This record gives sequence, C-alpha cells and structure tokens, in this order.
Amino acid sequence: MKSENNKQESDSENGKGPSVDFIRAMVADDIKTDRWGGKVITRFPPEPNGYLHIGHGKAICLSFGIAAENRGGRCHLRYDDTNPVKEEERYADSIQEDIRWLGWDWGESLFYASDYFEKMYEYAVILVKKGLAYVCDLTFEEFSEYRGTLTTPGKESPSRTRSVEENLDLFRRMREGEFEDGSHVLRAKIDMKSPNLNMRDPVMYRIIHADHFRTGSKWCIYPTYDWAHGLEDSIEGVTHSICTLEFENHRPLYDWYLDKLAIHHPQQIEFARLELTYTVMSKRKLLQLVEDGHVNGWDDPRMSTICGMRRRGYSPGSIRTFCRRIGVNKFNSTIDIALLEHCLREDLNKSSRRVMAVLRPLKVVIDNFPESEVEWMDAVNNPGDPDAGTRKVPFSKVLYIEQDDFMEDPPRKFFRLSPGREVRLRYAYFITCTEVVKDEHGQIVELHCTYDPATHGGNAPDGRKVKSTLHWVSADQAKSAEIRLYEHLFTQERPEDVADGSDYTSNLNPNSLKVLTGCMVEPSLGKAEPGDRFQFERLGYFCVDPDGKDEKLVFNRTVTLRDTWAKVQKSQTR
RNA sequence: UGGGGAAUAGUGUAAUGGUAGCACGAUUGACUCUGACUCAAUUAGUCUAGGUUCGAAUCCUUGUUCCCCAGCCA
Repeated sequence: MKSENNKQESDSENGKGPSVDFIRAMVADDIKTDRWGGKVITRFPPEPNGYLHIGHGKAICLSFGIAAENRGGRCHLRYDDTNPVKEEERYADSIQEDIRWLGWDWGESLFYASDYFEKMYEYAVILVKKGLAYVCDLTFEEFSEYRGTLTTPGKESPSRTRSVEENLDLFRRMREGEFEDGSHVLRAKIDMKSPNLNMRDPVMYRIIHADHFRTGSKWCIYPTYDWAHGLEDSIEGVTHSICTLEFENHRPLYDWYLDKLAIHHPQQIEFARLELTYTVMSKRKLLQLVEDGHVNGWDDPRMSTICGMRRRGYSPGSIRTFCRRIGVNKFNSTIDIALLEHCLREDLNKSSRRVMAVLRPLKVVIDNFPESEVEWMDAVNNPGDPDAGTRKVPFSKVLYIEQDDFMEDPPRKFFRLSPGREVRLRYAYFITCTEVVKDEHGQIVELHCTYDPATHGGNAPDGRKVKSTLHWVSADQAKSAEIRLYEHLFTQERPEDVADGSDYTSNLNPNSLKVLTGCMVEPSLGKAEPGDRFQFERLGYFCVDPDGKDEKLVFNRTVTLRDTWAKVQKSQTR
C-alpha cells in the first residue's frame, strides 16, 4: 500500500478557524497564566490489546492536534502495557501504523509504561514507608465484601494495621515471586467510607505470574491502571492528560497519588467518547464481530477500525476533518454517520482521479460505427484540478453501459437511455437507442444504437441538448474486475436498540456486503495498485483492495456519490 | 435510595449577562458533458417551573431526564 504522509496541521475550515472547545480553551488559558512554563505536553496512552477504531481517532486527533497547535507542543505515544495477559506486540505495531497513517508524528516520544516499572516500584515503597500503602491478604470474595456498595460504606481490611516493616517485607516478597496470584495485593490506605468507590483503599499492585511481551518474566507484580497512569504522566512531564469521561471518578485518586508523592502533577481532563450511528465501537463488540465471522477480520472495510476504514478507502484527511468538526464535550452524543460520509466525499471529491467503470454491464452495439475501429477519446482526470491532466479512453463499436441507465418503459423524470431517446456517452458521442434485444425470459441482453459522428467528444455542433450523460467502457479494451459494495453494518441507527432477549447482532445488515463480479472498468485501471482511490464517475468512490493479485482487480466501494435520482425513485415507488 | 458528570433545531456544535449562529440531514430551485460538485432558498432549537435583571441559553432556586462508578481491566 502506498504511504501517505500528511502534514501535521490544524485542519482549519473555510479560512475561519474551527471553534475552540473547552479543552483547547483550558490549554490556552494555562499558556496565558504560564501554569506549565508555556509547555503543552499531551499523550495518547493505548493499551496494546486491540486495534484502534474511529473513537480512538477522535482521542488521537485531540491530543496530537492540541500538541501540534501549540508552539513547542508534544504528544507522546505511550503504551499502557500494565496487564501482561491481555497485551501483544502485534497490537502495538498496528497502533503505530494507524496513528502514522492518520498523519500524526510522536517524534522521539515513544514510551512504554513497562519501562517505568522499577521507578513505580520505588514510588510504591515510598508510600508504604509513609504508612499510606499496605499489603492486604483478603481473598477476592472478602475483598469485594469489604468494599461495601454504592450506598453502604466499606470495612477496613484486617491487614490495614500491619506495620511498615512488615509491609515492606511482604511487598518485597510479592515482587520476588513468593506468593501465588491473587493471594496478596498492595493497596493504598485512603478511606473505606468514601462515597467514591475508587478511594476505598484501591489496589496498586496485583500478583500475576505471566510473561509480559516486553519485560518477559522479570516481574510477577503489575501496577493497576490508577496507580500507574498518573505516574506515567508525571514521569514524562505531561501537562494535560486527556481521557474519556468514565475516568472522571478516578481523578481524585489520580490526584491523591501524585499529591502524596509530591511529584509533577499533570491536569487530567475528561471528554465524551465518540459514538456513531449504524456503528458499534467497543473493543469487545468489534472482537466479537471478528471472532463470530460476521465480518472478515479486523480490517474488514465495514469495521469502524482505522485499518478497516483505510482498506475501505477513507482518506486520513477526511477522518481528521471529521474528528475536528464533531467537537469535544462532556456529554455523550451520537454523531450521524452522514457527517463522516460528508467529510469523506468532500475530501475525495478534491483529490480523486475520475475514471469510468460499469458495475452491471449492459452490452451496447453502435450499428453505424466501423467494425474494428478504435478511437481514443480525451477524458479529464479531475475537473476540480487542472494539473491532474487528461487521459485517453478507447471507444469502439461494442460498449458496455450500466444496466440502471436504460429503461425500456421509463417513468417520469427518468432522463437516461430508453428506446428512441438520445443521450451522451461521456467524452464520446451522442447515441440513440434503436433496438432492444431480449432473451427467451424477456431479459434485456443487448441494445442497438446509432451514434452521431458530428458529436465527437460529446458536443453537438448544432447546439442540441441531451437530458443525460452516461458512463461507459469499450468492450474489447475493458478490464474485468470484482467490486465489493458496502452498506452500513447495521440496519438500526443504534445497533443496541433491540427487543428483549436478543443483542446487537440481530441488527446486523444482511446486505452490508455485496460482491459483484464481471464488472468492466476502463483499461487505465490495469495499472492501479492496492490503496489507490478513484471516483468511478456517477457511481461513487472506490479503492483498490489488496486482495487483487496479478491480473485480478478488486475494488471496494468507499462511499457512493450523493444520488438525487435514487431519492426520486424511492419516492416514486412509495 | 451514595457519589461524580451532563442537558441548545432531527443530529452535532457555537454564543460565558446584550440580535440564538454554524455544520450535517431533509425539502425546493438554479447550474451542469458526473441526477456529482457548486450556488441559492426553506425547514427546525435553549429540559421544567420559579426568581434576580432594563435585558438570561448564560446567574440563583426547584423539579425532570440521561450518562459513569461496587475488576486484583483500562
């Protein structure tokens, strides 16, 4: 796949800068008041336990975007690899690929939480020595019983009164592997009666005898998220630690650890995660779609994963624009996927080469065109970009047009070809349909037409008009292709809206993938490579799929063009 | 029924005491060698009830609704 390096920039719209969200306002204010000595250091901290999706895209564009917008700003890519049983190197690799593809650059700032394990251990020892952390040997069951509930306070663990010396000894032996998984934890000593459950003596370390993908068997105790995350931010000198809303309840704990340690203390800021209509976003559901075979892998073009969208043909710029345009807020909202598709079309319209391709071919014979003659017509590559130049497209006696572009008995407002009617073949000639050939089942298999030589190139010297212009390909020179048509993966705006007893999979769209074979595309597409994007005129945007090998061409339909005729048709049949 | 957040057109998002604006969508129309693009127009909103004020989406009080938290996940 071709690499696509995008400049890191703030995607400002229409000359006037995009509006300032509450986080950017906060950052700007911090700069004005010199809170961090003028520094802006953010971070994107994925756990390498799955593939990135468009929801992560929002977070990435936010943290990397804010860093890029501020002089000297930096955004770290930091793997939050604190749980060896869930994490894998291949995920870490895909995360880098996706962020880079989106157009962001972490420079030298690639970090791993696991590199800080020793430092974190030392910090933990400090808290133990201060009497602010203790080794607890409650079982799982006891532990949850002692925690209390949302409405009732918890009870203090009997281990809570252990001496500092004993805690130090026990904690060291935890690290040295003397104990079994689950037998002991290190907990912060805060307040078992706190109305915030996160403050009820939270776990800092648990024992997991498992190999970590980076540290191997060096450790058998691993820090929990709450303990680790603030330290990671602090160690790296992060100023603004931007995360999603569900961590709001964790902020007091984030603050508590850093306050007690009296070390660099970043500001945690929470925002609402992205939800999209007709889409699921959770890692769990995405995984289930893959594992249960509802889609063909993580990079299935119907997936909301970054790799899926890339394969589908989304441009990184369109995703960045989208992430900027949806804004940032503190309440959950569901974005209409039409906005994403709008950003996509807007970007692709500017950048895509136009070509002609026929999805469902209908043979057309031009009766008055010389038998074996081939005429090469000039076609514009991108009307919006003169620099894109022109190409030659072959025209001959036998052509294919789109089945949808002919109707024997046209309804009102159908402007395309029908018996006796004249239309234009784009960049070629005006043709008039003279005869319809059908098979024994009454199916239309072939059209006979005549062309007007005077309309060469598509213009009538007498100034007469036609109601429509069709795309076409010349039969002899056309390349055959497989084309995959996608629709939304789900039939419901909110896939979660289901009757009792069923789950979101009952809303899967059975028509989300339609594979067309025997499609005919113009010969210039023979040179197309995986990842190349085109506009198939009058149809939509298409992207070459890596499945195509040797002579075989495979395209994914990224998105259709807006289609006013389809709407008219729909309202007519209703 | 504990605590923490949050409510502006169908959707998303501005307006931080002074004309409720923008975008997407939808609907019309113009243009057109893509029924695309572009352009123009229409559509439609401050959760409720009080209060402060010359003036409230914004400040105060009340109610309602929604989201998050009881992993040794992140």
